[in-house]
Amino acid sequence: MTVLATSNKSSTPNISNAPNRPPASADYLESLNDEQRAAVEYDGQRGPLLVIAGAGSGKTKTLAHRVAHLTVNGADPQRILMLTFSRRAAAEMSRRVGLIVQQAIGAPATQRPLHFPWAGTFHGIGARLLRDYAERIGLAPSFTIHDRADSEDLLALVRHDLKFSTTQKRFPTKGTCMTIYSRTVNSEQPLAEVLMRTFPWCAGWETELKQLFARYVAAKQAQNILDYDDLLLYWSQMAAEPAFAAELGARFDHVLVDEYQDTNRLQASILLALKPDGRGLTVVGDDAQSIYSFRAATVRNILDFPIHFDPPAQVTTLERNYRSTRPILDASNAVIDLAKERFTKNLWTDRIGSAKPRLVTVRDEADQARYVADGILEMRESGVPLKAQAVLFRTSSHSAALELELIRRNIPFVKFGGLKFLEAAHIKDVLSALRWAENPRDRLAGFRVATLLPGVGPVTAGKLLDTMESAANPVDALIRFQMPNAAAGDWSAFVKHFALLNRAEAVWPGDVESTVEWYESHLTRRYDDAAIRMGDLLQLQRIAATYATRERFLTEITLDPPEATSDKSGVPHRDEDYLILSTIHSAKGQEWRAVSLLNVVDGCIPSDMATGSSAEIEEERRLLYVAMTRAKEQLQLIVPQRFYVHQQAGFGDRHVYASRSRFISNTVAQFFEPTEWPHPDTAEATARQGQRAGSVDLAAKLKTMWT
DNA sequence: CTCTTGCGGCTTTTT
DNA sequence: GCCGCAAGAG
Repeated sequence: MTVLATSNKSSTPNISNAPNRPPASADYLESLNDEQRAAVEYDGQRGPLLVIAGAGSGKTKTLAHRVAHLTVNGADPQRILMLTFSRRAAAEMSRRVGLIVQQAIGAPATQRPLHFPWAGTFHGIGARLLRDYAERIGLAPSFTIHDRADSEDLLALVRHDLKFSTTQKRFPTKGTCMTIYSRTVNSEQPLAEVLMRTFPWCAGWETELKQLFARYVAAKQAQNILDYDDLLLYWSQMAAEPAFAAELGARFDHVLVDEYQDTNRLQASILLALKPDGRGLTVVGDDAQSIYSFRAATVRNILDFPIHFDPPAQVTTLERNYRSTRPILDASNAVIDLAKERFTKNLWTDRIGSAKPRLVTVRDEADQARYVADGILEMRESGVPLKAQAVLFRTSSHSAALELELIRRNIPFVKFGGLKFLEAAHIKDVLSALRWAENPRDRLAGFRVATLLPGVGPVTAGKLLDTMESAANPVDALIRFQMPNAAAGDWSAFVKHFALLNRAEAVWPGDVESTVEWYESHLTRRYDDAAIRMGDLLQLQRIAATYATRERFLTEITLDPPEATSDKSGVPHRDEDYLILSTIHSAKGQEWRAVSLLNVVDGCIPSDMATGSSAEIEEERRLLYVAMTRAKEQLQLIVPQRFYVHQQAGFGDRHVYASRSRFISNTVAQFFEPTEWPHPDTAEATARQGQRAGSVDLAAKLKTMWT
């Protein structure tokens, strides 16, 4: 491996006392193994680099060291683009790079840490670039960003205008339409193909959908709105324009992408447009952990990456796992071994450990909750803090019973994934008011705010928005608008507030405070639980205070909504100890000493929503693999024998008898310690056993009725 | 026109 | 067990 000279453009390093070449003893590289070191030191000018990094193989460490290494060798942090999956991952990466660089150059810990301004998600970086270039690509720089729910609502309006909402045969719902639209954009495939492959039951609506999407795009443009997909789409289109391609590409000397297995075609196009020959491009990922195909991610991106370039990308594989004990890794490998198609080899570790992971059978979800809560407390007694423990599940609602149990026992927890803070109606109301002030052409925001006022319904709101749309100055038009008398009082209060939000120099975060103040009377009028909701609004104010401007706040909050919810108990203080509950998707990239996985039964993993195609089932298998490989020391999979389902096709709510997930075959089960809870020899359990035997008898008896 | 009440339909994962 | 939409009253 050659020791490289990095950026040939060698702009001035941004760190005050960075040397121009590596320090004589590159101590900071010594903690790396050979493969990691090869990845860190690879000379990006020779061509692109692909790092296949198995779970727990030090992927983040390697990436961070690579960035640090580039920096120490003179690369300018302002010219390094780091694309990670979530903003949280980006922050973690920056933090670690800073530490490594500091160590490498022997800077005092007091020195201000390095800042990498271009670290973030594809969507977040896209939003920033588009704002920069807005005027040159025909966008107003004050564009607002719609989240998924907003996009669906706008699509529904368009759908209604086109009278598709009242067709004879049922037209796909707004959610389905949005999903189809999004997949078409993100997969860069023609609509017909997407329909045929993924939504065959909607194939008959192709013409109407085309019409719908055309109108949707026009509506977004008229209202100065971008949706999530636009952030990538506009970026990609801009980068494909010869006039911009060179300029954009030259803006960054190095482009590094984490979790590459979860990117889609559109994102791959962006990378290719930025770095057509792949020089300076590094992507890291693990095909065995690809779990976002519902967002049009394709594992082909990572598999075909090398051959996109000439010469092909350098491939380095990290197979040594530093996270989990041997028995946990063996069980995880056994699960992924049964996958249809695989490209990475099995991970290995020398972290010995004697305890096999447990496969725990419990009666039902209530027992599952009790069992898990017991175990968590026991674990804490033995010195494992709550924060080092996590409970994972496939679907957000799977943790409901456990949450109740935790509250009952006063065990603090924070939940990741599932319902978002931002989806609550009162939060959306306040945000809409702010967003409307930011972008008065945003009809959706305006509609929401206007109909909030008593006496203003859809018709009046529509008239107001029409008037504003045709006016040269929409804000003036709003102020002059004649409301029906019934709404006059509330309207003039709002107009006063709206004028305040639109005064020349914005007051931030004062604008949120005054908006909440304005909103308060509506809150108490509309909701019985206004006090609780007010708490959320105060929380929103605290979040808002951490952003410099209204525009930054609105952008960031839609692109990176606060993901943790702990609504019932209030957000635990940061230093407090609390348990982590998380969907498997949100657990990506994290690790804990002890992990419990709930509902390891067919119908949950794999989810019965995802048993249509073998590709879907394979993804569910990888999901289980991702969940299991989060554990460092202790892992248990819980199998309730009975669980509650909500509204399964036609039958209403009911209990069903579940069977162990199909991914835990008998062969795989041998890697686990089978456990029963409650333990069969306790008196209580005996009683329960008796009950269960009774039901089995009855079933047998019923069967004999027909023989 | 707006507000209220009742029914029907639906629910994975997330930027 | 809940949310969004449709129809009827004020």
